[in-house]
Amino acid sequence: MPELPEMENYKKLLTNKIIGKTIIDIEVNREKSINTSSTDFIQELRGKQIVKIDRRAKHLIFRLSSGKNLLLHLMLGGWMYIGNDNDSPNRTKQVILSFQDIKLYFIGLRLGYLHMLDENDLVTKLSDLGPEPLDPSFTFENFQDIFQSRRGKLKTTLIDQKIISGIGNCYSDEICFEAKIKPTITVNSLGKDRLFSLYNSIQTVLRNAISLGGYMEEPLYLGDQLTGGYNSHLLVYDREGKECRRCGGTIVKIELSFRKCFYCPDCQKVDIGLI
DNA sequence: AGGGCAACCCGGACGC
DNA sequence: TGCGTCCGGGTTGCCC
Repeated sequence: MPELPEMENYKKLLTNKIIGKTIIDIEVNREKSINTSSTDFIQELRGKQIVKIDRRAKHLIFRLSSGKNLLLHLMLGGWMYIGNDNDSPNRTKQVILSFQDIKLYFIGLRLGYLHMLDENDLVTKLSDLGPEPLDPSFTFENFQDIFQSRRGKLKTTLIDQKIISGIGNCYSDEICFEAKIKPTITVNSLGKDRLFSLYNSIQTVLRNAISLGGYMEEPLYLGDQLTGGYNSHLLVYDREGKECRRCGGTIVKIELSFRKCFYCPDCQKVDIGLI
């Protein structure tokens, strides 16, 4: 599922493709994906330009020349494609934005959405999100303060969007592996050294994933060689029964807070942290 | 505060 | 090929 690195990748690639371009046509094939009537939605978009794309947590924000914003959350299984009707994937497209020379397709929006919001509503909508883990203002001291005041399990805490935003089921496992900490540990049992290791692992894993295009394999456009490049670099996620690339042990899958959780029992032994 | 749990949603995978 | 069934999973909100 798209998490921070995937959305950051989309932001970068889409920025190169569509910034400054005018939306000339809009197709809404699923009313539930949007927050107004199709008629209003189309009217608000037609003739407007996309002047900037921002990312906040797992959301993308398309800034429109009208001053309004399109807020995208892909949720489960949502993805995008940019191209034309000849090369686009043979899938149901919930929303299509057409520019002069290219179309942006929104695919797999089930619980995902594309909402038209003014600045106030946008700020309100995003106000409960925790800090951006890659923002320079998110220091180790911030991280330490947040985690030391918590009592939940490590993985559960990492994916809680109110605590830190942007990390989901895949990268939480990869981060725990990188830090060599078992995801089931309660966070307030982690000492300063392990918290520091965790903080660094968050940075390392997310930055690396971004630079390699994230782990979702569907290309954004014809000839896109970047998107999905991190998939082959995953060390634990979806690797149940496979060999640990660090120690040769076997990756296991457990259920943790109703979620799949993958880790290496040999590398990630710490479940009563004292260090 | 944190855990449990249900609801949301439907394309696509799978079975026959 | 075709039809029916079921699953996945981030987020929200409510309860304890």
